[in-house]
Amino acid sequence: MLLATLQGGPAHGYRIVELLRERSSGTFELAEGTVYPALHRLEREGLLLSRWEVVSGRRRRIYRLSRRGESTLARRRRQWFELADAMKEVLA
Amino acid sequence: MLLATLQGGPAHGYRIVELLRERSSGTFELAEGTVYPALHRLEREGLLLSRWEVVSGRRRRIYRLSRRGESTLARRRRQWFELADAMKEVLA
DNA sequence: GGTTGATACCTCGGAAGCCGAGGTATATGA
DNA sequence: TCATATACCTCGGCTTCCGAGGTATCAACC
Repeated sequence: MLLATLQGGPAHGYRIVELLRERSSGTFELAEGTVYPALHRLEREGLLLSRWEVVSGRRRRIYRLSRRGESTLARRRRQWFELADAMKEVLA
Repeated sequence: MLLATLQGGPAHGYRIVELLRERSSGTFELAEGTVYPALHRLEREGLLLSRWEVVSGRRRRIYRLSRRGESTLARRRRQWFELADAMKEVLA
């Protein structure tokens, strides 16, 4: 979900949480204690790149997808829909 | 998924794993170390009921949905589809 | 008689993820 | 001055997954 949110363009952690809440119509309310460690993990794995920015006195870490992140997102998106289809069969 | 599998009628653990694999066309391959503790958990929570059976020398624990299990399944099924819809938006 | 494979159950412990709680700091508006 | 929003972070408890290991039965084969 974090990777997908960044496909629309770079964003910082706090903003990613907002975008995710908006785009899911309030369904996904990720806690900060979930998101920040997850972003660090994704960067360590080479799927995200980050740079620091200061906007009106406040520092932000801006994340964007790396090339590997993009292809990983594409793969995981396919995996998700496969899982969702299987789930639909199981729940039917 | 375990609750959903049992909606078609009672079954024992080993059989549940098979049914899940069949109904998901091979997508869900749950390990025994996952399933047996999960079934115990669901029974402890009052969502499943079990009885022992012996078929040609082999003992089986047959599980079935309790009334609470049925209503919980209905609720979680709705929650799942809500999540899947939100996910679709996020991935779009 | 012994071996293999399928059936059928179980527990244990490492690894990973979620998130509430707590902490730091800045800008804005009442 | 105080609250609220913005913006980052870590820590530790809790839960779940599952590989590994264990037990036991039955059928088929050599």
